[in-house]
Amino acid sequence: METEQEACGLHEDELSTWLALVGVLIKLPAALDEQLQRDAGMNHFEYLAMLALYRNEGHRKRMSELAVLTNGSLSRLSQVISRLEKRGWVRRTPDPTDGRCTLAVLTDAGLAKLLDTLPGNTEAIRRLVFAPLKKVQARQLREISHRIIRAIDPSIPDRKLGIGSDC
Amino acid sequence: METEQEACGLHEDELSTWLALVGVLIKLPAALDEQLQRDAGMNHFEYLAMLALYRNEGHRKRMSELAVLTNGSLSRLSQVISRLEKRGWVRRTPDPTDGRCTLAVLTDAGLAKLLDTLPGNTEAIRRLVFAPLKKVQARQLREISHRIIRAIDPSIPDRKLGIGSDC
DNA sequence: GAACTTTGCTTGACGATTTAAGTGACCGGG
DNA sequence: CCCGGTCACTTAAATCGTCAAGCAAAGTTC
Repeated sequence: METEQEACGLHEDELSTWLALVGVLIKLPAALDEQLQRDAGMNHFEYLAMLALYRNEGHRKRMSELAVLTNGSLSRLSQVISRLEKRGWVRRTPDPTDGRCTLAVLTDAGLAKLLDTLPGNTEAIRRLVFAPLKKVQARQLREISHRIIRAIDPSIPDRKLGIGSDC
Repeated sequence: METEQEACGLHEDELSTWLALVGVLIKLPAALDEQLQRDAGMNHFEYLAMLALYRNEGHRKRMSELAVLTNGSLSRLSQVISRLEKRGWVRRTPDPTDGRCTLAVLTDAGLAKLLDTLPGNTEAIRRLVFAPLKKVQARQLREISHRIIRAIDPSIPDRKLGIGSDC
């Protein structure tokens, strides 16, 4: 007999795992975006871009490098930086060493805003991800995430995952 | 001394776990959307909506219930169903038992399209999620996902996670 | 050093999503 | 009944993201 699970092409245990993961993929970004939007008037991508600038010497970074760090397209980043510029949190400046490149720089106001926003976001991450997990589960989650990311993009070495890579 | 990690407000091991998870949250939906867009000309939300219809008796479901199953807003679903209607894969019909409600129904063409699309999507999920994980890691992932989802929305009982709940 | 290619970024048109307002259908008390 | 309130859904406007040109600086070839 064909079970419901087979109707999806996944076995029973795979299916329930997959549905749970889909829930996380949809709800966790939404929850974090909502927290940032409510408390700081920015979305998660804008926050990640500012955080990545903050974590670089001179609080600046080339657009193209910043796009990689934030997992976004260059065109998306360009428009986001324009938005952040309008709010006075970031400014653009030409790269003195290569006229083609543009550097995004965190302003003083942007730094203040980021430092103001950080604790709330950190608290949300702790509350939604780490608090409900046992220590060992957090370690398992890291290993699992690494494996999935490598399956999606085998070219990424372990150490080059995200904003932390430059630190 | 203040480490880079503390600058983010997360401890070193939390930070690397978080960055890896962010990578999955961004890249996995993008990879699945890309596969569905390329092979079937639809996005993941449209696919989930059709799959949820398929997995119900009569291949039909009220809009509001379908919205919950697909983790989406009612307005989003309404527009997605309109798109699917234009392609002839779904049709709307009034609920005979309550004039306020609308039932979305999978058409024969929609059923055929879904059955045509299923194997490719299943293969992608297997390749990107289950193949790189050991069996025990897949079980860990399910438990971890459940815990995170409950932290986000404590009102959801374990058995009510996603499309599978009705089967 | 002129012509071509490549690189880095920006822009505009388009599609998708959210938000808020609007439209009927039901429901419950007078 | 019928009138306010709620419910299910739709629609319009604004926002956000992607894709495809476009442009200017840097590099490459002859």
